[in-house]
Amino acid sequence: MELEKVTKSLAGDDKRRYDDACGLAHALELVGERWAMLILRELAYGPRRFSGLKADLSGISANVLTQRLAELERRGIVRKTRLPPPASVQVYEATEWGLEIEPLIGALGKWAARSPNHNPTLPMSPVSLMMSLQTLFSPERAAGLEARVGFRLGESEYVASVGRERVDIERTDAAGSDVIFSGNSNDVTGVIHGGAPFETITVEGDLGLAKRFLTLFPLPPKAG
Amino acid sequence: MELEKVTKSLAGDDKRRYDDACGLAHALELVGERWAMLILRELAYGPRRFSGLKADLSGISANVLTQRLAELERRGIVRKTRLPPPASVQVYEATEWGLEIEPLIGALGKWAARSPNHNPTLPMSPVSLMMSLQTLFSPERAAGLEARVGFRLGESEYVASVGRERVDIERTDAAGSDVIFSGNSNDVTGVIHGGAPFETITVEGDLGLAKRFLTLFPLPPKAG
DNA sequence: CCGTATCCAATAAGATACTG
DNA sequence: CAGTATCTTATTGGATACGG
Repeated sequence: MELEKVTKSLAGDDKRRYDDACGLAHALELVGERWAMLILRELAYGPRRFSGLKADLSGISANVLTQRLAELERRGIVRKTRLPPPASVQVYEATEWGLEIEPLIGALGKWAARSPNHNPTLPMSPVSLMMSLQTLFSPERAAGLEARVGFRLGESEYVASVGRERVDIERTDAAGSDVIFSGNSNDVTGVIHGGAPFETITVEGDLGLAKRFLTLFPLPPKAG
Repeated sequence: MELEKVTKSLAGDDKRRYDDACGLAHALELVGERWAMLILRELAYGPRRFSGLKADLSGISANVLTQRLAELERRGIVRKTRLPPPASVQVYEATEWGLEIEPLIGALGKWAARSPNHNPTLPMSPVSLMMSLQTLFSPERAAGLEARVGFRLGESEYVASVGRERVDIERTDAAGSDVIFSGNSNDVTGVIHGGAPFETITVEGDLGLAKRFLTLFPLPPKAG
């Protein structure tokens, strides 16, 4: 049984292979399985705990998450580490190489947002929202603006630093930002991308900046 | 039975969905199935026939190819058309929107080529080879060079135009290029990326240029 | 909290043969 | 050439229950 399982797992890696030297084919062997890229997305801004991943990947089951993390680790894309004391909890983080796929993931998301079938009203994880700020950012619309915009999304806090040509995201205390959006990530997404009124969430600080901020992330034009 | 099939196909689209507004999740619903991105890769430089796709996607079976093409068509990524007379054969081509995923596909391939497990000795389709020229191109190494390099790879011919900052690929008659590489795509790949000697294929034209050309596509450094 | 172990159902993929 | 039709296999994913 032990042996059989090993054989099966090897088969899983071998038989389902694309026999193709093309880098893309290899990419799909590395991160092409269901959930794999979404897990990597969740690791974009730093290490995450198992339960956090499970919570933000709506619909994944524990065993699938375990399996994907193990595969990604075996392939050198994810690393299992322990946070320094006093936290000392076990976390997963992307390796340096693994981190390099994040811009591509973001670009894929931007591409797909042009689909006529894209439904932006579905739930959105905090990381998805932060990533959307980076991929949809319009430098032209932000001309001359520099600001720190904070987010309190459930357990996690982020700061988006708007600069001349890009937005940098840090997972860190939002206090001290020029303006802070607070609420669950779905509601905040509604305000940022869906045009929902501020009253649906909490907005503290420079409200003028908040209003301007919302204009910086135009949705790409629909295809077709 | 008819009805059952419809129900099943809807289930395939619905149940396997990621419930996630994130663009990436939608991208994976659009092109995340096995073979889908590889099919799009094959459409990068123009329309292709069913049999050509099947031949270059080593290992795909006819029914899977049929199904993928139908899905991609339904999603607005691929279009089924007929070549103008006198050819008048039926072909598949990427839509304008579908074409925009090509650079992302190329970047994914380049990322994956850094994997310690990447095996560059496997077979490589003509399109893969052409795409690798674009993704691995080093503008620094090509400083001052402008040239047209032709390829005759089995049935298909391509011309790579090396410019200041990029390589453009066209699927067109190779005649008139400054140098022409001919052979099956695996052998030519061996020469271009594997350091195999010219004798394994046919090289006609400016041999000095051919030698220089080989230096323009450094493999990215391995991760880990 | 962080998983592992087991089981079941759905389905996708592959092989093969066949048709307009 | 361009696919369908059919059948078999095995992988995947999801649910549940359990252990450190």
